[in-house]
Amino acid sequence: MSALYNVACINQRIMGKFNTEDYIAQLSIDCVIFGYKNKELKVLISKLSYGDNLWSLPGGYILQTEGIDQAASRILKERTGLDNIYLEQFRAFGGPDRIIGSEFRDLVRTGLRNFDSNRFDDEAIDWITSRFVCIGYYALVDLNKVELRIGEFEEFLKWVSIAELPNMTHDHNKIVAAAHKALRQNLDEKLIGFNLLPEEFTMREVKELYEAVYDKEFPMNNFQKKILGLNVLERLGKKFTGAQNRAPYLYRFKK
Amino acid sequence: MSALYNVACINQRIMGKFNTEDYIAQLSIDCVIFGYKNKELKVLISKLSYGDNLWSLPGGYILQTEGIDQAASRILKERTGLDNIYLEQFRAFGGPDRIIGSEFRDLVRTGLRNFDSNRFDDEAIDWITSRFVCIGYYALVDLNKVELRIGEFEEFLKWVSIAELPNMTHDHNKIVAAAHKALRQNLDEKLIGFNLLPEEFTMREVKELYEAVYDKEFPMNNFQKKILGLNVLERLGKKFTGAQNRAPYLYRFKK
DNA sequence: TCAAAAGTGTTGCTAGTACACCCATGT
DNA sequence: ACATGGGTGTACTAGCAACACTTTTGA
Repeated sequence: MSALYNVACINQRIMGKFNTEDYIAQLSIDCVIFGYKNKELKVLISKLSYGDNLWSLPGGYILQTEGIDQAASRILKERTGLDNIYLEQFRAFGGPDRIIGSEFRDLVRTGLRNFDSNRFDDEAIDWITSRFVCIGYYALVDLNKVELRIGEFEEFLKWVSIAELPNMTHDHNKIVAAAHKALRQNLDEKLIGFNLLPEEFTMREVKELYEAVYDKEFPMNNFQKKILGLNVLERLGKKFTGAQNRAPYLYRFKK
Repeated sequence: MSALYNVACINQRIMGKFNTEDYIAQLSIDCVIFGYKNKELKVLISKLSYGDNLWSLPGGYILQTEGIDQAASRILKERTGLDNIYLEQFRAFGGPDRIIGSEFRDLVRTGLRNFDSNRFDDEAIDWITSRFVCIGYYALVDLNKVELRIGEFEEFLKWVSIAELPNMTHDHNKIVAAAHKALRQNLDEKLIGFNLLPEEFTMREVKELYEAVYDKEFPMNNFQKKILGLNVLERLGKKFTGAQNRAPYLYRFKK
């Protein structure tokens, strides 16, 4: 791992001034934002500007004046423009692998100073390079409704299939894996999957969503019986696609 | 809530010096330590020295040099003397209700200075009275093996039935409720219940443990079939108690 | 011999799976 | 009419709950 790795990963979080008057130090929030498209479960990741192959989860810090759930909502709104996103805390990460050794920290300091010596005064550098614990949240969004907003130090944001994630900074790959596990555990029980779909959808689309999440096939007939048995969907009209087969029903999640 | 409430709650955490060189600021760990005795699920809580009716969960801070799981283990060992305790992180708590208002904080400051002006210099007071996020862990222990060790500012530690918990400082009652919920979700799936029992036990004891956790009765015959079907217990000898009935088998958890 | 409780066996229900079949749609 | 996939119904199976029964123990 090169020094640049951490420099860029940390820069990405810069939204304003770093100081402990405004934000809690050494504690961050990382968001695993799930979307669904083309029969694939996708995660929103950000390409960082400083380095060829630097990827990271969207994240941020906690204001002294806000709760942690509130902070996660704010961070999500900043990136996606969406309010009222389905959001769940799943775990805090603070393993010893997150503690940066002193030699390595010096490398990062140097990197930051070289990058922008005006912006990064000693105080900011101390703040940024300290050891961080992060609280992981996962979010479920209708990918079509999202209007991505790039952070100051991001080159772009990108939806990537969960099967094709690049190596990410720090332990972010582990965080995604934990989020995916939590999603699998909750999808059935809490009926949250519909947050990933548009307002109206066919039963086949629900099935394919489940198959994407669990990476496993479900027989259509039994799946339909199971979902309808939950009694949470209302049937709307039919969806005529022009295909030479029976038109499937459209459904909507009961509120 | 009186000012004393927070003063005492915070004092309880004092183990050494407070400073950000040694510990992460504004982040604590609270432990819900479960035990089982007399057919009741119990939680270890501490009676604080400064006030008539002040109760709190055992907790502590995170050293800069240790991971959070490691910190939780250390805190547990400090209180119970036990290594290798079954331990699981279940949630972080950082709601806006944990943010202390400035007027109230002044009351706490005054309380701390009056209590021990030598120990609590301005820096320590700032550190202590800042807003805290806490990470909740629950632990399962064999209550008979625990050797309780009182912290500096605790009057005593006490095992209390989960049904008879007193009002505790901050949101500690909520934290216990969340831990209890997590325990219920994991007890069956992860087969962790045996951590609450001694080495050898009868099937009836396992059943009564489950009944205590779920606050619900289980028929003995079906329960026995279910547990034996898991194939995780080995049958030892019989337990002769002198009662005029058939002697039950003793079991041990397979390792 | 009897009461108390341990342990086992049997039956019936329910939820999930596999399979088969009919229905609508556009060419 | 027919190919294509949507939708529904039926039989089978495994897991769970309710009930009945036998066994062991010490008075």
